[in-house]
Amino acid sequence: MLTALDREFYARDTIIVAKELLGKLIVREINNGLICAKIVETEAYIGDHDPASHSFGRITERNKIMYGPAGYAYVYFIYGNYYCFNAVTGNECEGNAVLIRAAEIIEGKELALGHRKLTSGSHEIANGPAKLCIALQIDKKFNGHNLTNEGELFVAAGEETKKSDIISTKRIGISKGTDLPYRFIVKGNPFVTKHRHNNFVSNSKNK
DNA sequence: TTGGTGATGTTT
DNA sequence: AACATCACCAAA
Repeated sequence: MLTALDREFYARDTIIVAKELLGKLIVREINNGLICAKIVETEAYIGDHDPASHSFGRITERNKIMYGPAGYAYVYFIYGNYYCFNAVTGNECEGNAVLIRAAEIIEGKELALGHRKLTSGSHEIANGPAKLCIALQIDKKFNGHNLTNEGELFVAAGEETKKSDIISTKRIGISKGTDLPYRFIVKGNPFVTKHRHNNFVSNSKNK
């Protein structure tokens, strides 16, 4: 039985949490089925001074979850069609979160393929934040969901990702805050979002 | 294999 | 009016 990560894991520096989420397992229980996915790509959104963050500016109906305690899901609707899944991190009232951008399906691949309306494939099931939400059936009903209980949706420890295997790049799909290297991927992993930034390799100089 | 574009509706 | 995206199609 998999155990959910506790709130202390999330209630730390957002950059550290974003890196350490690589390799962790998203566990999604749907009726009788189970999907388990290894996180391979994340992005950090840092409080109300990060111009790309939804928490930039003041507290609104949409972003208020980000200002709550760490360890809860922040799920938002985007581009009229899609959802994106974040974990709230850091200290309460700061407005930090980590966007989960891509994952490798470890278990329940057939189920995930069905959700994505695909008949085959593996790399492209969840190599993007909205694709991941479709594959795992995460929608706005999970906004504010507690990720530290073993329920329908939680995150559990997986394999450790070696610090030397973590690469940081610029974030994708935003027009502000593009200079910040707050996107983290597992080096050489084929399940990450297809993007030119994958080539601008810079080591993330971990302590 | 790459790049450009339209669909879609919530939020500000 | 902008938007933390994706699927599709055309060109090469």
